[in-house]
Amino acid sequence: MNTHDHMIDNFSKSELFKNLPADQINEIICIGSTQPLKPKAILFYQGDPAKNYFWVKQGTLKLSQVTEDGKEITLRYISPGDMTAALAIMKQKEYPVTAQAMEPSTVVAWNRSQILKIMEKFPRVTINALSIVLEQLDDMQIRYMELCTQQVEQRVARTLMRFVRTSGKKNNNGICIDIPLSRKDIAEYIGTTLFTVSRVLSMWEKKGWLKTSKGQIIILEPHKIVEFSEEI
Amino acid sequence: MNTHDHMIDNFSKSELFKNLPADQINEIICIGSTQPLKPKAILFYQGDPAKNYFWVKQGTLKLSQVTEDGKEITLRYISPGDMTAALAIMKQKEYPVTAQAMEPSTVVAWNRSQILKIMEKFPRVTINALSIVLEQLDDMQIRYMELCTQQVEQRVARTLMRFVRTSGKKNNNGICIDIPLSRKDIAEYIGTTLFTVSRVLSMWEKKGWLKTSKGQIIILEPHKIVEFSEEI
DNA sequence: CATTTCATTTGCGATAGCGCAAATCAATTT
DNA sequence: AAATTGATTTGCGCTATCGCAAATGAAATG
Repeated sequence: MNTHDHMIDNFSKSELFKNLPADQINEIICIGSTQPLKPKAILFYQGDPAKNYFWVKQGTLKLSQVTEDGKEITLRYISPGDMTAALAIMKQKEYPVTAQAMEPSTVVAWNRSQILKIMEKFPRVTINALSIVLEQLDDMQIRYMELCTQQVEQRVARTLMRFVRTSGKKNNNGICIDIPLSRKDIAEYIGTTLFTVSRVLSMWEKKGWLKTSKGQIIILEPHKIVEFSEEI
Repeated sequence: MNTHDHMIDNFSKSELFKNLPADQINEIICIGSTQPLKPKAILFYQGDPAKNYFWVKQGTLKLSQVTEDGKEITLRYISPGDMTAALAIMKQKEYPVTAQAMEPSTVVAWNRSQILKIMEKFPRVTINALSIVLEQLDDMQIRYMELCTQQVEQRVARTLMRFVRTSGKKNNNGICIDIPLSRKDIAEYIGTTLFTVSRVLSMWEKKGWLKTSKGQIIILEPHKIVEFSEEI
């Protein structure tokens, strides 16, 4: 398997390139430009003019927003196969969020005219993009609902399980969340303070439900946390 | 102008049919089926199998979600030109929300295979749908941020201004919000209780910033409320 | 290895807003 | 008009969670 095949393989797994023949995927790949990102590197800032549309090949990016009074909140973490800044296609606007790499990552970028050409030539890509954005909207709606109705402990539990789903790796002991998540990261994701998250996590650590070391969270008793997340 | 022309005219104003020639819009119209809705009528329930994709021609629909423990929260109000249940196209899933008419409304429905055919034949429609969903996502993200960082009073203020933008009608006295909104409606939209909303609104009413009568809200001092919504 | 820097923990007081109850007001029906 | 039903207001106690400070722990740097 040469590197090119590998690339196609990587792409074809993605929702964005679903139902496309390899040669077409190849053609689309060649139009864009691949870009590596070091951990903590900023791909784009909230407020920058939105020039590119991005597809995540490797790693994880954090999309966050800063309020007028400087509070930072995290909207989403995106992983391989996911995409962002789709609105760069539609309108000549500014990026509504800041995108930062959480770990070594690779993204593919297409500019507005490139992606428009792609979408006109391969309608399937547009339909797939629509599908991805709909998933993102659905996720956002669920989190909005959770934020409205649940208290912090439940939201922390749900967040852990969410990360287990997207980046959980089975370990000898339990399930390890593959992204380094600080108390602050979690707090900004669920709209609370790092102190409150710290209290909740250290309580669960004392109960032996999880373990944190080197910024990594290892879930030892997933079902206990799931139970908690479903509590009324 | 005959009724048909009128219909086309109505459609062509919508984001969904932007950049499409009249004859193509016409063709698309003829595929779908128009459906009138009385106030309070339910278009579809959360949990129903998602069969149709809807476009709002007239009126306003409320999209809401119910939690496992029975709390109702409102995700969005949609107005003419907007669409919903786009995920009915992509996946054979259930509607994630309940859609209810707030006033006499008209929607156009296409089923999965109809809309897929339309999108394949008219790629522009898919791109436009993507654009609409991206707007919805952006809106949801902003509201998520607001819910995370602002207190109830500010969120009420922002909500009023949001409705002024989408359904505000200038009046002799001030700006009238054209949708009947109860305290409960607002509370469910911003994740608080009807009591708290009542306190805030009656306070502002005492200050003369607004007036409520027959379930209608009339904003008398918009700038006062805007000021409030921007307060840090 | 000492030092700086950053993340986490923990304690404690303050408070926004919930939850419930009861009263009032408005609209609709008989 | 009287009666019913539903929406709104208002009071009051309660609590989840914030906000800050200070201590501790861990990691990075010279």
